[in-house]
Amino acid sequence: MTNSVDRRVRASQKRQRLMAAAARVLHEQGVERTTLADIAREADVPVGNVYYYFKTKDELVQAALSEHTAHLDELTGRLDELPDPRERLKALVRAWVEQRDVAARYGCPTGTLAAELGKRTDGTLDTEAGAVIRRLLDWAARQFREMGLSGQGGAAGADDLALTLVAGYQGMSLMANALRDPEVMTREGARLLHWLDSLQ
Amino acid sequence: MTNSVDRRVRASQKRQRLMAAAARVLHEQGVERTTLADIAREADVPVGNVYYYFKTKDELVQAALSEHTAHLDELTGRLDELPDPRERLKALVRAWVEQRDVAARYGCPTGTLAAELGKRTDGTLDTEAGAVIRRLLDWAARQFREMGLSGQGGAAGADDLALTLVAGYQGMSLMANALRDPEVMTREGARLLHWLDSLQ
Amino acid sequence: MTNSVDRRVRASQKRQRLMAAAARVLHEQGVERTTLADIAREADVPVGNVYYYFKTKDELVQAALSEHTAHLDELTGRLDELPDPRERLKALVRAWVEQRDVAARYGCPTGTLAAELGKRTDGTLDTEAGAVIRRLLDWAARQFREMGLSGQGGAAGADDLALTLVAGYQGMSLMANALRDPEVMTREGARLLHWLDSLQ
Amino acid sequence: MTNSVDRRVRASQKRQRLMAAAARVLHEQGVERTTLADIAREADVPVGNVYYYFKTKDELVQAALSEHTAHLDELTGRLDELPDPRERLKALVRAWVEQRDVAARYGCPTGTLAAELGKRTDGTLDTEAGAVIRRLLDWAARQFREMGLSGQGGAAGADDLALTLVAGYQGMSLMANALRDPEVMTREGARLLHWLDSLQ
DNA sequence: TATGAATGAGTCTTCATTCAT
DNA sequence: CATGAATGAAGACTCATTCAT
Repeated sequence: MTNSVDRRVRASQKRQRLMAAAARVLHEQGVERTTLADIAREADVPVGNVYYYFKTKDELVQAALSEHTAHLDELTGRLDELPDPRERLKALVRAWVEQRDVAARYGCPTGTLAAELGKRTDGTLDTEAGAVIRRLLDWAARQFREMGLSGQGGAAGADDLALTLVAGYQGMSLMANALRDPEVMTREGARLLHWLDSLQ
Repeated sequence: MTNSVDRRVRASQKRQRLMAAAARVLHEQGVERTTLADIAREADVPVGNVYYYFKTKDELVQAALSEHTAHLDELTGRLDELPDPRERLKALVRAWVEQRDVAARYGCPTGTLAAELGKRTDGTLDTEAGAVIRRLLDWAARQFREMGLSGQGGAAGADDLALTLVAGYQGMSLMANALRDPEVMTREGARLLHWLDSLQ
Repeated sequence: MTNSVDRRVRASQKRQRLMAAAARVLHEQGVERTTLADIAREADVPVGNVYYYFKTKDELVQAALSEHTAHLDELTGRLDELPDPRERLKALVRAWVEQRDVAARYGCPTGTLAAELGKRTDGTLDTEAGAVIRRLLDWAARQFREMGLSGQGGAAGADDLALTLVAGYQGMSLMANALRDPEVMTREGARLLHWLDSLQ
Repeated sequence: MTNSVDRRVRASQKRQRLMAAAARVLHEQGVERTTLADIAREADVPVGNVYYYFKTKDELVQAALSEHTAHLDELTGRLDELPDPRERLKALVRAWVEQRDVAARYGCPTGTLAAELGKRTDGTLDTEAGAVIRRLLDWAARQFREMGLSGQGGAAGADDLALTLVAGYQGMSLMANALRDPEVMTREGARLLHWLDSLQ
C-alpha cells in the first residue's frame, strides 16, 4: 500500500518536475526554440513519457504559465503579510531587483512569453501570458486602492497606477535584457521605489 | 548597358522588397514562426532567389533590424529639425502613441525582436536588436543633455533619463500587447509627456 | 471460495466485454485506426489490464472474428429451425436487409475486415476473416443441397449457388457502404429474394 | 531551353511516378499500413521531396483515387468504341475476369479503398472512393439505357441494372480476395455474362 | 490479478539550404 | 542572375507493448 502511494507520489512528482522544467527552459530558450526533448531531458523524463502527462507541447507551455502564476501567487501571498500596502509594493519592487541577473539574461518570464505567444494568429495561448500579467495588475491595484489612492479620479486611479508600476517592471526587464545589463534593474528599480514613496 | 543598369536596379529593388518584407513579417510572426517562404511570398520573390541576396535566414533577420534602424534614423532625423529638444522628445512619444494599434497587436518591433533573439545562446544575433535600442537611447540622451539635464550627476543624468524614457516605451508597448489594449499606449504615453514637461 | 468464483466470473465477463467491444469498434473504425485504448475504453477495462486477456492487438482482432463467427452461428442456428431450406435462405437475406443502416455506414463486419486484413503480407490473420465467410458459404451450400439443387453438376452446383448468394450480400453491402445508401440493401435484397424463389 | 523543358518534364514525371506508386502501393497494402516512405521508395523519390508534390498523405490518397478514375475512364473509353452496348458491358466483365489474380490477392482497388476510407469519421476522403464507383455506375447505366432497358420502370430500371452489375463485380472481387481464389472471378464472371445475355 | 505509468520505435510533416539549369 | 526542384535533418506526436507494484 505504501508502495502504491509512493508510485502515485513519484508520478505526480514527475508531473511537477516537468512543469518546473518547462517553466525554466521555456523562459531561457523561448517556446519555439525549445523542443520537447529539451524539457524532457531537463526533467529527467523519457520523451515518450512526457505525453502521458501533457498531451501536446502547448499544454506544457500552458503548464509553464501556471507555474509562473503559482510563483506570483506565492510571492504576493508573502507580501500580503506586510501590514502596509505601500511597503508591500516596495517589497515587490525589491524582489524584482533581486532577480536582476536573470532578467538581464532572459527577461521577465511572463513578459517575454507574452511577447512570443502574442505573435500567434491561431488563437492558441496567444493571450494566456497576458492573463498572468493581469493577475499581477489586479494585485497591485488592490494595494493602491488600500493606500487610499483611488484619488480624485475614482477607482480608475488605482488601475492606472498599477499599470504604470507593472509597465515599469516590464520596461526595465526588457531594457536590462536587451542591454544585457543587470544595473538597469537597479537604477530603474530605485526610481520606482522613489515614485512609490512620492505617492500620497 | 542600359539593360545591365536596369537589372541592377531591379535587383536592388528586390533586395529592398525583401528587407521590407522581412521587417514586417518578422515583426508580426516572430523569427522562429516565420519561414523564408513567408518572407519571399510577401516580397513577391521566388524562394530560391532569396539566397542571391541573403545567404542565410539570419542575414534576413539582420536585414530586418537594419530596416528598423533606418526607420528610427528617419524618425529622429525628422525630429532633429524641431528647435527644442524637449519638443523633440515629446514628438517622439506622440509618434509612439500613434502606433498604438500596431503595438497592441504585435508589440514594439525592436523590443519583441530583442526578447526573442535574446534567448539565443549560440552568440548569433542575440544582442543585435539591443544595438538598435541603444541607438535610440543615445539619441534620447543627447536630447536630455541638450536640455541641460545632465544634472549635478554629470553625463550619467541624461543617460538615466533616456533609459527611463525608453524603458517607459518598452513597458507600455509590452503591456498594450499583452493586454491587447491600445489605450494602454494612450494612458502611459500621456504620463510620459507629463513627465517630460515636469523635468527641469 | 465464493470470492475466487466471483473473481473468475467477473474476469470472464471482462473478457467477454473486451471481445464485444473489439467486434464493435473494429467494425466501425477498422483495425489500423483502432487503438487498444479505444477498445479498452469501450469495454470499460483499464488499458494495462487488457493484456491479461489478450497478449497482443492481433489476438483481439482474432477475438473480434470469433465474436462474428458466434453471431453467425447463432443466426444460422435460429434459421435452422425453419422447416424449409429455401425459407431459411430467404430469412437470411431478410436479416441482411434489416441491417441496412449499419451496412450503409460501416459495411459488412466480416467483409470489410477481410478486405483490410487481406492486405497483410506477413501471414498474420490475413485469411482469418475469409474463414468466417467460408463458414457462411458452407451453411448456405447445405441449404441449397437440401433444396435438391446440386443439379446435374453434382455438389458443385450448391457451392456455386452459395457463392453467388454470399457474393451478392458482400456486393450489396459494399455498394451500400460506398454510396452511403441503405436503400441499396433493400433493392438488391429484393433481387436476391426473387432469385431464390426462381430456383428449382 | 531544351534543358529547362527536360526539367519540367522530369518533374512532372516524378509527380506521375508518385501517383502511380501511390495507386499501386495503397491498393496492395491499404491506406493505414502504407507509409509515405513506402510510396516514395516505390516511386524512387526521396521522402522529403514527396511534399513538394503532395502536401499531405491524404493528398496522395486522393491522387491514387484520381489514378483509378483515369484507369476507369481509359477502359470505358476503349469500350465505348464497341458498337453494341451489350457487348461493351460484356467486355467490361471480361476485363474484370482478366484481373482475377490481382483481385484474388488484393481485391478491387476502388472497392477496398472505399471500405477502408469509409471507416473514417472525420469527413476526410471518407466518400471519395464512392465517387469513383458512382462514375462506373453512371457509365453502366448509360449502356443499359442504350440497350433500351429502362424498362417499364422508366430510367430507374437502368440504374438498378447498373447497381446489380457493379455490386456483382464488388461481390465477386471481395469473395475472390477473401477466399484467395481467382476462380471465383471466373465463375461469377460467367454468371454475369450469362445474365447480360438474358436481358431483353 | 490488476493497473497506472513507462518506453521507444515509428510516422508524418516542416523547412533551411542547396542544386541544376 | 533566376528559379523550380531537391534534400535531409530535425521535431511533434502516437501507440503497442512492458513494467513495477
